[in-house]
Amino acid sequence: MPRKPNYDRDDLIERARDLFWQRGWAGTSLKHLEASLQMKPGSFYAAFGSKDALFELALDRYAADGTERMKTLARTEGPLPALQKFPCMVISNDTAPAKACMLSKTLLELQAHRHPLAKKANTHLLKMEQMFAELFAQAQAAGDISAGHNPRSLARRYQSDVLGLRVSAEREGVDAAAIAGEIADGLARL
Amino acid sequence: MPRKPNYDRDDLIERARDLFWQRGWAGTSLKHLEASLQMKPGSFYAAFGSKDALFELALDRYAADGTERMKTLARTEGPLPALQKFPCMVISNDTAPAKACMLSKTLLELQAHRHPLAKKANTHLLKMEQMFAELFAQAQAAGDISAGHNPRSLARRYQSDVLGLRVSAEREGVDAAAIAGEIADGLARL
DNA sequence: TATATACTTGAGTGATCGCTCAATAAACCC
DNA sequence: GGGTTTATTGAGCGATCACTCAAGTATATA
Repeated sequence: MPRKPNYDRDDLIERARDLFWQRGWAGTSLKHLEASLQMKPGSFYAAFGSKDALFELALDRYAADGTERMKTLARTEGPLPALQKFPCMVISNDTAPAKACMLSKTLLELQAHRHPLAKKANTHLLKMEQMFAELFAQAQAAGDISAGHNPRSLARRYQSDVLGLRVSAEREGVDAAAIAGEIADGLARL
Repeated sequence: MPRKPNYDRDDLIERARDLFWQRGWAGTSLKHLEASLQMKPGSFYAAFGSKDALFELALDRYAADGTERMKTLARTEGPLPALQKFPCMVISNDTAPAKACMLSKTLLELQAHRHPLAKKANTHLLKMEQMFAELFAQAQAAGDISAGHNPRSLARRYQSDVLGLRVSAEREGVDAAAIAGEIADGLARL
C-alpha cells in the first residue's frame, strides 16, 4: 500500500554529515540541508524529525566510519603501523569536508550549552580512545611496544595528540604532515 | 562638552571575551551580551560598532593575556620550566570560561565560513607559535635542550600538543593533568 | 480499477537574529 | 545657567531561524 521514498537514506545522512562536519551545528541551516539533500521541509521532517536528530545520525555515521577505517588499517598492517599511519591518513584526505575531527568540533561548539549532542560526541571519543587502547595492548602483546607502558595512558595521550594535529591541520601555514610524522616517530620509540 | 561613558571599556571587553570564549561566536547572541555587559542595543553599537568588532577586540585581548602570562612565566622561571608548566597552567584555571583555547575554538567554528575572524585567530596562533619558538631557542642557548633540534619545529609540535590537551581538557572523564604532565616530561627529554 | 497509505510540496508559523534610530538624559565649556 | 556634545534608552526594523501542516501526488494492495 505505501509509497516508497525516492531517496537513499544512507546517502542523505552522508551528505548531512559532510555539511555538519564542515560548517558545524549552528553554521548549518535548514536551507543548507534542503539544498544539499534536495528535500523540502516537509519531507525533511518526515524523514528525520529534527535538525538535531539528523545531526546525531551524522555523528554516529562519522564515528562508525572512523572506527571502521582504523580497524581495517590494523587488520591489514598490524596494530602499531596502523596507529602510526592513522594521523597522516586523517589529515591527508583532501576530499574530506574538514581536517579537524567532527567529534571535537561538536564538543567545542556545544559543550558550553550542555547540548545533548556534546555528550554524544564525548561518548564517541571515549569509544575511539578505547579502540586505541586495544591496539596499543595488541602492539605490546606483539612485542612492538615495551611492556612498561599502560595502554590506556598511551591511548589517552595518542588521542590528544591526534586531536591537536587535526586542529593544527585546519590552520593555514602549518606543516601538519610534519607533526603527523613526529607522532608516528614517537610511537616507534616506545 | 562631551559626556563620559559610565562604564569601563576594558572591563566590558573582558566580559565579552569570557562570553565568546565559553559560548562561541554563533552561540553568543546580543541578548547574552546585553545581559552580561548591562548595555542596551544603542549603547552597545555606539561603543563597539558590531558583534564582530567586539569579538575581534575580545580575541585580541585573549591573545595578549595569554602571551603576557607566558612571558611572565618565562621571566620568573626560565624558558624551559615555563614551557613545561604552561600546559598544566592553562587547564588548571577553574575560573576560566573554558578549558579549550579560544583561538582554536574560533578557528574551528568560523574557518569553513571564510570568516575574517578565523584568519585573525590563525594570526594570533602564529604569533604564539613564534613566541614558543623563541623560548625553545633560549632554552637551547641555556643548554637545557640539546642543540640538534629546530626551535620552530619544536614550537610547532608543542603548540599542536597544547591545543590537543586543551580539547581533551574540555571533555568529561579525561585526566587532562596527566597529559599535561606527559607533555612536560617530553620536553625534559629533548 | 478503486482505495488505502504513504511521500512530497511549499507557503507560512512564531521566535529570534543582529542591528537602527529618534528621543531623552547627562556632563562638559563658557 | 545656557548651549553644545555625547551617552543612553528601548521600541521596533527586516531577515533568518527551525519547523508545521493542509493539500497534492505517487505507489502499493485488494
